[in-house]
Amino acid sequence: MTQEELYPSETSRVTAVLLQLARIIERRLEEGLEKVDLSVPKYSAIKHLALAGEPLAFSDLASRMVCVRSNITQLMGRLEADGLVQRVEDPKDRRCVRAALTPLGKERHAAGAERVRQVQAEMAETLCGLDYEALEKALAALK
Amino acid sequence: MTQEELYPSETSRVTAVLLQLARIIERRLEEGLEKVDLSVPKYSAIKHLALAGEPLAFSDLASRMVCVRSNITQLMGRLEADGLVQRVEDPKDRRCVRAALTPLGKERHAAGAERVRQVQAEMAETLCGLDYEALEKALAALK
DNA sequence: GGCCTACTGTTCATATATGAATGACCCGCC
DNA sequence: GGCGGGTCATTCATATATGAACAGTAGGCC
Repeated sequence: MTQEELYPSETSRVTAVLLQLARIIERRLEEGLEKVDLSVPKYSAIKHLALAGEPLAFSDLASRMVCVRSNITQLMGRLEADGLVQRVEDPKDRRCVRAALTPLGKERHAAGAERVRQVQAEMAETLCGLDYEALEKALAALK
Repeated sequence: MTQEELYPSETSRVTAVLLQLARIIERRLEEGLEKVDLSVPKYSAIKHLALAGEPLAFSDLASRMVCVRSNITQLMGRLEADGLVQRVEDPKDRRCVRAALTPLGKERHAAGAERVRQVQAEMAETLCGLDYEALEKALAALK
């Protein structure tokens, strides 16, 4: 998405505000994670691996991250280059490649999680002014 | 950004809902514009050109689209290949390249604008349930 | 046992985004 | 009149995303 105001229409300035708000939140998260040398996609991947507590098949990871498999192939290449993740063969299914967190990967995940917490804490005061129920209702209606 | 739930923290489920909401809105817009062979960035660019009513320097367009100049160089290449935009030299400043809408580009912009209107109309009922003032306040606070 | 279908990860082409480096150019100041 | 600093678009490397095409493998069914 582009970052500017796309929709000047009277009835849907809400749309514009929502998009801008999301963009700013993403930016904050990016900035926070940048401090521990993580991008949002990288953090997301190692977060899923940490939560799962075991190596995950790329396909599985793609489902959890709601993206396409070829995306994971690339991302894993970068994470492996960073030393955060290691490819592991699956003896039971030789089509499968699993992603395993390295010790460094686990550390980095913890560091990233801490940063995310900080960013959220910084925004909490502002965002708690919003009507969570209404937002969730809108989300459900559009989904 | 990745598409899944990144932030399970209690206090900031709001964050997650906002990001998901924005993602869905973006998706709707993409789908609408796809029907007239436009992506969101392409539509954004020709929208700015149409609004300006005159050819714009790439640098100017980059400012308006809140992105980097090299991005515009690429985007303009694609838009030129689509026949929607034409590069125009600026006799007064020979560093400058201006982007001019072709007649096809103007048509396409109108078609895209109509699609955006439709998408917004479809979402209007749902989104009008949100507190616009509160959202804007939050936006201002975070910006 | 062999076939067909379905699934795996990879590769490729493409679109979008950033930022650094480059060469061309403008302008104010001396 | 030229020089230096700032601005212009482009190019390159990189990161992220998609989807089509591919080869290898699993597994059910005859």
